[in-house]
Amino acid sequence: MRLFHARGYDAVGVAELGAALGIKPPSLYAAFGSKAGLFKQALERYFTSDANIFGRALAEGGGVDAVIGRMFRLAARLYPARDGVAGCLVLDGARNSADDEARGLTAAARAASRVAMRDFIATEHPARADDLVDFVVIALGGMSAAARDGAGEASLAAFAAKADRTFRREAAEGR
Amino acid sequence: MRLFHARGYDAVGVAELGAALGIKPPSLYAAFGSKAGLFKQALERYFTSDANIFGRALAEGGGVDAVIGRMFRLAARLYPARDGVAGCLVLDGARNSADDEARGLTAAARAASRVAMRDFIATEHPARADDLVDFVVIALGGMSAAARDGAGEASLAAFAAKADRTFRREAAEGR
DNA sequence: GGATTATTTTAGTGATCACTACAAAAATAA
DNA sequence: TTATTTTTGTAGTGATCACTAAAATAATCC
Repeated sequence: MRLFHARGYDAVGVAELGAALGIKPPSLYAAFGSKAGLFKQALERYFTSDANIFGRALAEGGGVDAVIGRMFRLAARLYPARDGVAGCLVLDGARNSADDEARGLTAAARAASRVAMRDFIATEHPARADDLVDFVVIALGGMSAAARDGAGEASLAAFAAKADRTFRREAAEGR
Repeated sequence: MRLFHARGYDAVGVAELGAALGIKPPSLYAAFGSKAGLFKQALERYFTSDANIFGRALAEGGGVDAVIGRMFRLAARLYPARDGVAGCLVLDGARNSADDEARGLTAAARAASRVAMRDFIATEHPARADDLVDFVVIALGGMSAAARDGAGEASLAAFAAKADRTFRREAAEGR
């Protein structure tokens, strides 16, 4: 999972993935069916891990403003490079991949995340949920990309604070 | 150039690039030296084209607020997918590439753009130029990524408007 | 027009890609 | 303990990758 996250789907070959798991290609195929199957499992593990910032922010409770703000702060803390891994696997793991299946898997994961966030925002802002979730999704995408380009926690935290303020203002205007 | 932009550096091979230019590989190598050399030229042409949103926004004059706002609006208009091409070549063209040289070329282009924007912002906000340009860069990164994921002009324009408002507020606070 | 130079193409190169047939090893059942 | 099933590894497969040596073609010079 870390290899896919660090370098993207296409840049990591099956031989290297097998070596990281301590198995040879046939065993990898026996276990996962294909490279994309392994990627799918990596995405599922990512979703259930501490990297799921929306899930974590939601678990601590609070209103929409609190949860979204917490999520931005979590992104600022978790996205900067650590051991060569930066950003978000779902948002950028299959960026520019030549493999339709891999791109489809991340597209589906992104769509599911967007729906979950939109539905949560709609609990307080039904009329503006689409507009607000778009803002959140695009802002997080920018943070993931920036982290992968080398941005540090300080600059991501400054952006998160601005995004948080903006979200609160935009949400309050729809009341 | 459009192939690199549409699919990313690694997803387009030399044979396909040659076919698009109407030449065979040796001629391509004679002309550009390497695949990365061709990519370098594509980046240079992109920079001098209408896709240079900072250059275009700057050419119309005005203060920092006006230029940055105009740039966000240009991004919202130019980034959505058209003929399979979306987002920004400099920001996302070599994302996840296994080729160090290609990634280095886009990193250098991004750094140069950032410096240019920072210096421009510093003409009115010297104390906050770094903070403000970080916001701009991350926001544009999010817009490019969103466009490549299929976002349309309406949602990018809505984000651009919010980013514009945010930039103006944050800039005004540092006065 | 012939000789020379420049450009382009044909036909590859060695490496890597995702994946697999078959053999070997390990685990399980009788 | 032997037979059967499952798991893993060896040794590939055909395709694609970026790139190139040598041949062919086109352009230029005298």
